Amino acid sequence: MNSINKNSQEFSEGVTNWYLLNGRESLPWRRNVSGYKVWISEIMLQQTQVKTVIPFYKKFIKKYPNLESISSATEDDILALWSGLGFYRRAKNIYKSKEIIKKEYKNRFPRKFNELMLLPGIGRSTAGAIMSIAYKKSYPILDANVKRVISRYEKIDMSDKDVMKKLWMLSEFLTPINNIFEYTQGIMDLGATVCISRSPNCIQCPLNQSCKSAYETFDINKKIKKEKSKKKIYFTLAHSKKSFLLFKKNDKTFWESLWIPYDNQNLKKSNIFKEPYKSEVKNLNHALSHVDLDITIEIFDYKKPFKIETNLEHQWINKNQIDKFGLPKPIKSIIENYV
DNA sequence: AAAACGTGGGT
DNA sequence: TACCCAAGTTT
Repeated sequence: MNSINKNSQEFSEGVTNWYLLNGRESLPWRRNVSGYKVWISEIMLQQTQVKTVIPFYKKFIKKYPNLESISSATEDDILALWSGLGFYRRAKNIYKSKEIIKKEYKNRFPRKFNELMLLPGIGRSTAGAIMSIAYKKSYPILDANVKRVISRYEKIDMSDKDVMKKLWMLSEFLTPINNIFEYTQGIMDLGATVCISRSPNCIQCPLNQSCKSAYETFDINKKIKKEKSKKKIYFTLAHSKKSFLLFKKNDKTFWESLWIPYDNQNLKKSNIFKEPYKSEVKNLNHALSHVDLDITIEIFDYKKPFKIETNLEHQWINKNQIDKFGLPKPIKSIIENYV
């Protein structure tokens, strides 16, 4: 049994002072901070690396710099800006949340932790980040960076059943009352640049005197992972010189509410397509988090759009309007060859 | 409460 | 190449 370091003050001051000298001040969401902008950035950053998020965040904020500007956006508008970022439920939750904020908070972004927690897509860590970064209130967070830093600092057994509970208690204990803005950003920056996953740079770490794992080497976590399932999908992409025929995906398995080509998955004979004047077939693999997709896509060229007999939601989308729609990455990549 | 949910960075 | 894993939340 190892005892917890006595003072959390040494920890938080170490983090805060380090941040003042080494913090990543240039990150786009650290300029002109607002509750709204911290919210958008925190949602984008869930399970997604900073480097990946930056261009998406900039594009998003350029179009929707504040709550007022996003208040009349449709779900499709928001999904379009999310296209290629992944975990699309996050975009759908942003849509739902801003509708709630409009109706229940007179379109003023919530300032209270409990109010934030009620919004879809905001859990304890994201609510804590908004409270501490946007409003400078002392709330703990527990993202991947904080987990790594504090679990090493106190040498927590990560295979323990209720690590999460332990880690939250520890994060709460270590989170200071003062300088909460600097501390919260600092501990994330420290985790992202010094206390990194593979080979931490302990020599540069402000906590290397009291850290219980200082100068240790870390094995990669070998988790028992179950076999990833494979799935074959067959698409038919119809297009004319000026437009693509796309369908709105309706099932929850993946890419819900995004626009995709006609799904021929069961190889059902459909007679909704006329004979194209030209066609080709492409094949590609695409890995999702839980399924490996084997995609076969037939591409039908037509002289002009034609009427489709189906109940499925669909649209002939003008090629110069394609960026107004949310498309999954591999579909977007294919389509770009025919624009 | 384990599994679902996307995509790309880094080794 | 293959594999881990990333500013997590929801069901």
